[in-house]
Amino acid sequence: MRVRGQCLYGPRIRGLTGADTLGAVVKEAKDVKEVKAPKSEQTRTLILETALRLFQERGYDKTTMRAIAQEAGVSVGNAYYYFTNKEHLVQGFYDRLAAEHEAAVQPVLDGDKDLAVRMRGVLLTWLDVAEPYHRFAAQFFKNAADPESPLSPFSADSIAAREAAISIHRRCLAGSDAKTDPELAELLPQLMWLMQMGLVLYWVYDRTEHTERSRRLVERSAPIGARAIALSRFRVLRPLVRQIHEVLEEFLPGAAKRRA
Amino acid sequence: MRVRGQCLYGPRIRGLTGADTLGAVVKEAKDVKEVKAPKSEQTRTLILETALRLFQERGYDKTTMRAIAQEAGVSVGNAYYYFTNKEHLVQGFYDRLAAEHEAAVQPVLDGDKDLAVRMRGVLLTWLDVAEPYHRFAAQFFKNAADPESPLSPFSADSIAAREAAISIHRRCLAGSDAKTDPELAELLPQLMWLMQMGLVLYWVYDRTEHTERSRRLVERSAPIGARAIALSRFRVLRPLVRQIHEVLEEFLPGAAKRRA
DNA sequence: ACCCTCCCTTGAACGCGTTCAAAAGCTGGT
DNA sequence: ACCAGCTTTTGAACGCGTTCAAGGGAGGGT
Repeated sequence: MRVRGQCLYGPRIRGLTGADTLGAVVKEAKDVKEVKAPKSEQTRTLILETALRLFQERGYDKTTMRAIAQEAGVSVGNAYYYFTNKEHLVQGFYDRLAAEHEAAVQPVLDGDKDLAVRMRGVLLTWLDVAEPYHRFAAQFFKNAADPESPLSPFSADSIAAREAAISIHRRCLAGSDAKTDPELAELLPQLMWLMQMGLVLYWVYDRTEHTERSRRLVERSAPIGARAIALSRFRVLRPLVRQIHEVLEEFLPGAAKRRA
Repeated sequence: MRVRGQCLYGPRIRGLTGADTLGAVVKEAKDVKEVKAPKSEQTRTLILETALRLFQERGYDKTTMRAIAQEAGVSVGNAYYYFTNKEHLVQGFYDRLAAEHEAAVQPVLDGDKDLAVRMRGVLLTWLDVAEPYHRFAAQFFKNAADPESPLSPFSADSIAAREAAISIHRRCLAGSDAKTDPELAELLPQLMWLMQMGLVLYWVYDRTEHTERSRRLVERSAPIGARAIALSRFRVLRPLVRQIHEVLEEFLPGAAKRRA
């Protein structure tokens, strides 16, 4: 029985992280003249870049490991030396997408203070950034949904990535003129992230040109989300909101935070 | 390029539905002495039952098409004559699970009139019914999440099954003593179904013994859902609720209903 | 020179889902 | 009996993701 998802980069992968660790042992003789790109790292990057390019060109399913290897000028076995499986190659895409969104969303976070406008901007920006990858993402989605996969947004391996995504929503909320209960400062960004996950779900199913339908969903649902957040301060809703808070803290892994 | 999911049972399959259609043409000579099981239907059933048994015994991934064929005493090609692919075999499991839930949930719908108790009962009953298939379902989940798959709960092929599931929630709500806005009679069961989909999502990720954690989630979230429904009549929430209603009608396929 | 030891690379081979041309039954008509 | 036209059945073959025993190759110690 094989245990998957324990280590993101698999047991064979050495890469930069491993090199740092081993550095102390070997540092005396080697690597003194600051070598920028060790051979193995070059190969690794070459394979990854080739894979992502082919994924985008042909889609995930139609890109075979043999094609990636051939296009990169290496053997199939070599690709498997650096990446435990085909899914693993997608981690690079994840990171890239997250970074692009982080950068592209900055104007929105620096802009209008109306919460509905900000939420709409954050989500539309994500749709813009993700658009070129839509075909690929839709084909890949089933793998990400696999509970066994470390690429699932709910997996333990994804906690860091999820935290980064949630922090965008936290800034979206904090920079708005909406008055919210401080008790909910942690809960609301999580709910906004769940809303984004719902959008992603809708998006991968979206077959319309330019993913117009997903954009319309954002236009319609962002004001709703903003209004719901505004209402969360109301007295009558307090017990409900508090219960939701408790449940999320209990059942969303990694959501619980120590209070200072 | 192949078009998947257009016809649930694939182009080759004849089965009972096809027999009905062709019945008028051939009825004069054949089938007069009410033949219960035509040969092909026997083979089809044999393959299906064998497959479901093996799925439950070994899990979805570990059950190969070759094993199914061998165990059923037919060739691989024959299995593919009746079922377009491995996923297709799972449709039988879907129907079975839905039927079992429908039956098992009846006492709950006839019982207590408190909405929280009823919602809790409906969801816990589903967990009970689904429990034996948990391992299999978790392995299969990634396929069901594939937007291309006709087995996705959001696919056009699943509209009938989804309507059946929603109707359980409709009866759950209607039989309760909760007072609700008649305008929301259609919306709320859909939201309750979405809540159930959320539970299923949590459940397939649930690794605890006896799926205890999912049960606890039901215990905690059923009262929240019931309370949210009770609050939906409040004046302040009216615009929010109405917006949610509109969005769901627009974006949930098949949800729109003609008003008489 | 030589070997030893890692890191890296190879490509044949395995088991899988799936396809398809061909064979084998069956049935009504002659 | 035999044929014609189907439905049903077969199993070899294909392409895929993945594995693994085997083979470089670069550097340090002798």
